[in-house]
This record gives sequence, structure tokens and C-alpha cells, in this order.
Amino acid sequence: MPRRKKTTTNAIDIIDRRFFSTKKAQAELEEARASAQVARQIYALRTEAGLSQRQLAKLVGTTASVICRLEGDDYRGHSLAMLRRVAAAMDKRIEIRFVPARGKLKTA
Amino acid sequence: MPRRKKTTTNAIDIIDRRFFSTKKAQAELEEARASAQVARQIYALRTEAGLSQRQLAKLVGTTASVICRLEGDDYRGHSLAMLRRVAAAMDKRIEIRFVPARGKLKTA
DNA sequence: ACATTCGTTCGCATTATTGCGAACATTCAG
DNA sequence: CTGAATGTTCGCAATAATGCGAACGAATGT
Repeated sequence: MPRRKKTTTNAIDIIDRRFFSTKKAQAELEEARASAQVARQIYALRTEAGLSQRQLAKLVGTTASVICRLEGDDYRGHSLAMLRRVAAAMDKRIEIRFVPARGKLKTA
Repeated sequence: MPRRKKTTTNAIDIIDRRFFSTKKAQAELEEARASAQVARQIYALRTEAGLSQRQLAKLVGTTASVICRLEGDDYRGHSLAMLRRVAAAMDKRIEIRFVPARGKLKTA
């Protein structure tokens, strides 16, 4: 049975571990939220346009299962190419901006 | 030798063809411009941060050749995952918005 | 001349996204 | 009940992005 690094009786270890875990967790959360927001935007645009997934898929030039994936909250694989195709299908375009890390303000 | 669809003595064919070609050309131009804008944003952020491609690559967790690709004007393969990694490396985050097709206004 | 750093390009393996059909449960209309 | 439409998930082939090292020309400083 190998040593277990003292199981954690050291205060610094605890702090370091917690700090690291929160940093990592925050990064993952932020990315998850950002991806989910993209997904929800697609969903919102589609429903507001009165389109079904299959209808949008046809406009985009793909199938319903792909649209369903794009709208999934846990999907992180969005590509700009696909986003632009989806946007174009609904007379929209994509705007990408690099903004300060924790800027919660939206320019409207 | 198969028929050649009258080679084009028909006015409507000419108009349709021209319309289609301009539509397609416009779409490609718009996509090219959008991609180039992303590339230039990365370049601008990097240089303003005083980083070399290799330095940024290390921060992002990749190599200089990848950064070089991302900054190329003719590269259309950007993924949100990579953009977020680049952004995070420079204390930024990515904001994606679907805006009306020909809206030339920027909200800031 | 030499070494260093820079941006750039190439090829190739690895990984991820897309394409697509099939199937399922649910809902709604006839 | 029957039929049609919707959203969803699954698997797999095809395509595309990434990872990475190597090499090159150019610019810089020693």
C-alpha cells in the first residue's frame, strides 16, 4: 500500500488544493456557461423563427440530429463555420469579440 | 455529345445565374472577412500584450505553428474551444452574438 | 561570422466535429 | 386507433481541426 501523501493534515496543502480546484472549476463552469449560452441562442433564434429542427437543418444543409446536438446544453464543440451556417440560414451573422475576463456588462 | 442547355440565349437564365453567383460570392466574401477579423483580433491582442507567437503558444498550451495558423487571414477553421483558450491565456473571454444579417453597426 | 529570436510553412499523427440514417417516446390531429 | 410531426439519442463513416516537430528566411545583436 503506497503512501497517501499524509491524507491532508497540512494547512497549505488544503489551501493550495482548494484554490486549484476552484480555479479549475471556475474555468470549466465558465466554458460550460458560454457554450450553453451559444446553444440557447440557437434554440431561441430557431423557435422565434417558427422553425422545427428539421426545417432549420434543411436550411442549414444538414440533419435534425446535428441541430439537436448544437442546441444541447452540454455540447462544447461549436465551430465558427457551423455557427455561421446556422446564422446565415436565419438571416443573421456571427459577431465575435474578445472582452475583458470578468466583464459582465453586455453592450446591449 | 449531350445537349448543353442552349448555352445561354435565355435572359432569365442569365439573370438567375448572375444573381446566384453574386449571392454565393457575397457569402464567401462575408465569411472570409469574418474569419479574417477573428484572426486580426488574435494578432492584435497578442502584439498589444507584447507576446511572441511562441510565448502565447506556451500560455495557450500549444505550439507557435498553431498560433501562426490562427492568425492567418485565409484560415477559416476557428473553433470556439480554441478561441476560448487563446482568450483565457490573455485574460479575456469570448462573446458570441447573432446579429441581423447586414447590420454594420457595432454596439461600441 | 555566429547565435538568437522572430514569423512562417510543411507534413503527419491524433483528436474532434460533422454527416447521416435509424430508432424511440411524446404530442397533436383526423 | 392511426398517422404525422417533433425532439431526442445512438452508432459509424467522413471530414476537419489540432498537436507537434522540423526547417527556412529574415532581422537583430554580439
